[in-house]
Amino acid sequence: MTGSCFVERLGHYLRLTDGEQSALSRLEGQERVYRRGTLIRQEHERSSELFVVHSGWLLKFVLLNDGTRQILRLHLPGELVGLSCLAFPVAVESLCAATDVRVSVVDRTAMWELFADHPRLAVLISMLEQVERVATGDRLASVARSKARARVAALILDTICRLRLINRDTESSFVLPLTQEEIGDATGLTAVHVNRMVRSLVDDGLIRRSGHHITILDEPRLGEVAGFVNRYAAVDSTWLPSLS
Amino acid sequence: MTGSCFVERLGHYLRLTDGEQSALSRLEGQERVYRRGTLIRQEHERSSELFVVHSGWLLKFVLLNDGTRQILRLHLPGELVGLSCLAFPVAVESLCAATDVRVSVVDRTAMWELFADHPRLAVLISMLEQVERVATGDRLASVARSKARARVAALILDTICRLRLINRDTESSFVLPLTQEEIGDATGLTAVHVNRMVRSLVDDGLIRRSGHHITILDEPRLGEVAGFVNRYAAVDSTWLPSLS
DNA sequence: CGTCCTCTTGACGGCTTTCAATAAAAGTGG
DNA sequence: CCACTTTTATTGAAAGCCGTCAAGAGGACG
Repeated sequence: MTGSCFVERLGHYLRLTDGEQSALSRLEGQERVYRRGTLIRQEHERSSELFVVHSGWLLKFVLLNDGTRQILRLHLPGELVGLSCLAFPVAVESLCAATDVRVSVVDRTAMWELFADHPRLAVLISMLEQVERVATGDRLASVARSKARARVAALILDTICRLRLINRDTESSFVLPLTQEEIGDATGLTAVHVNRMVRSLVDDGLIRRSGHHITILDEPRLGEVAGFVNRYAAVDSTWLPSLS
Repeated sequence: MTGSCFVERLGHYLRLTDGEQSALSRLEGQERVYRRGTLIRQEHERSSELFVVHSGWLLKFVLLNDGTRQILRLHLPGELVGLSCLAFPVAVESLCAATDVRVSVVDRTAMWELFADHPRLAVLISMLEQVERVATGDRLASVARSKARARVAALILDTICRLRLINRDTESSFVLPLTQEEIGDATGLTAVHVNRMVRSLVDDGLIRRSGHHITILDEPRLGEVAGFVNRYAAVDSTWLPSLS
């Protein structure tokens, strides 16, 4: 047991050697705890820190010049957040705690050393960044080209598919700890319209909801409504050379 | 002179050693030429190929279940396209030639060897992928949260800023070889509405246009309209260790 | 010279936002 | 544990932005 859900997550994709495991465990530094709503990092702030999410959810977002917020990504436990600091000395995205969270801090130079010493991990981390990039592209397509109802449905499906990667016994029920305004900021809608679309999904028997607890009643039909494709299931790391 | 604009581009960020230069030159395989409009790679196709763009522009896109197309990214000369094949055995994005193009093919396993032998290049390539990911996030924010006029303005500014990275003497005039339908597919608009928005930008004296030739007349104001931030100017690679 | 693609413009309709008001829930301090 | 405040959820009505439909003009290409 390493105790880090990041190492555990990488282990899903690759059988890690002892050297790789210990390098990963040295990667994570100081642990921090934030309460729901805390702004962890602000755009334009000088920073070369990455975070590993241990528990809780993070929101990654940008603010537009008219003051509106665009949530770019929900980050769940086990994820590495903030690789953009490889390219930018100044934060290009803000981070805030969607729930109470525990994270640990990773320094940029530690990432560099990991890349230098463990190329398999470098490729694996790059792979997972690609998955995130592709998912962001899917969200772009969803926001740009589909209707409000479909976007909300897509967010729900994307989220549950990712939760299933973490917790294999997630069925079709989960807690979405976002306010309707946050769902709107993620999908490019107003809170008011999110409310109407959720109601519409409930009325059509696609989902059930009580508070923030959501149950998917008809996943195939919801997927059809959303135009959703589960990219996460298609990831393949078996081509990487085995070292064990 | 290496002859590859990809190597040249990396050289802007890092003083490459001889070993790195020769590894990069071995990376690029067979060269191919495509005519404007050619579908180079289709989503769902089995593929483990990457491309380096030598001349011309590529369009990366996905098709939605209602048949509409979302253009995710324009790829300009010097760019490495298709790193998603690290994570996915099957193409997750389609590629097509926006103009006549020359590309060379890079195999996935060659990328693996590059990562294994040259960690600085691994980090540098990861950096540039981060820049693309951040730019896609900006486009998501633009499409989700700003009006049609602002989205078109943002596309124009993003494009010219990237052209300036390639060609330092680009002033405020360039050729945008996209049809209005393609601009619409990139910004989440219909061709009809793109036409109206371009006219509006012209009428307001922000740009001039004749055919596909665009001149920016008032860049600060256009940036204000678009809510545009030039991420490309903020990239910093000086923290990477020097080897030369 | 004809065909096809792209550009252009107008009118109409629908989806989403905005504005407003109330109810419900959650957080705070006594 | 309760009173109070703040945040979040909910619903209705009106306005606005953009899509859809339609028709014609201009250009590229065979």
